[in-house]
Amino acid sequence: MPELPEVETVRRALAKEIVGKTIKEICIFYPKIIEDVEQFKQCMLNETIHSVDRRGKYLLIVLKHWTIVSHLRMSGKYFITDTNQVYSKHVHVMWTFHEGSILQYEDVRKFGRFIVLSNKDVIPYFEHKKLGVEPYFDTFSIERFKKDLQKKHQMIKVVLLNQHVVAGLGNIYVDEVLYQSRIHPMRVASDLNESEVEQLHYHIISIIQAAIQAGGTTIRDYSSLGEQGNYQTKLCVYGQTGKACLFCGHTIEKIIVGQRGTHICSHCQRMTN
DNA sequence: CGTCCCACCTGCATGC
DNA sequence: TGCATGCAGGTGGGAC
Repeated sequence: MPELPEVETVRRALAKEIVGKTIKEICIFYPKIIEDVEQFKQCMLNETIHSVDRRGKYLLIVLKHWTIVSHLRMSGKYFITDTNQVYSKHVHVMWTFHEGSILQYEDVRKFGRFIVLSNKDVIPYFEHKKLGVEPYFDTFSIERFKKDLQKKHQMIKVVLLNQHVVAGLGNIYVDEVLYQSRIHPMRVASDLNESEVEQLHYHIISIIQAAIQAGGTTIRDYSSLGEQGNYQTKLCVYGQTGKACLFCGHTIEKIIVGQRGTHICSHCQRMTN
């Protein structure tokens, strides 16, 4: 699933379902995805969900004293059910609330992770990770972005996938942003000119915003909590290999950049001018 | 610090 | 059908 728009969509749905509820029981079927299983159980039992927040692609389930950091990685999903029947054979964690409903965490590939932090350690945790700013107008400064990119002698796609400069972009939205900005993913970040950086900045903010409004992108997917997104119908380049470029009609190609499948129009996105 | 490569897992599409 | 291969919306670690 999850880049920022999908995680944000899950966050909103999860918040509606679980905020104010109190945890009665926790069943863990696959402990490896949890950093400290004992602490995870103890800190949640009989505690009330205060809020569900998000930082980049991380979900934050906030209790009175503790925060559960949940990263969905490639295939993590949440479901709400009204019985304690497991939703699928890939459900690894299940929470029962005193109020009745059940929260289930499913993760086919088992890449997702849970970490418990005391509330005061949440901000330092992300600082230590060097997690970049949220890609919103009021948090993502163009001046700062220009300075950060000048320091990066890496391919721009690699810089945007790495969460240090700006948080939340993944393979889909990076391809979409670079395409709309007419920038080749293998261009070196520090070589981009001022107007190219401005294009990038604008498209990062607007594509992320549009995708959140659409409820995220749903590909090869069942409906995870909150995830009936329809941004997949708005994708212009990701997954469009062999189709015509919307701008010039040239065929969309798939290449490898930084070990990731990458979709481009090689006519609109040039390495050289 | 940047760049590769690999690891973590399972399921699905493709090709023989 | 069976089997091998490659691919998938992510991150973190080790080696050079």
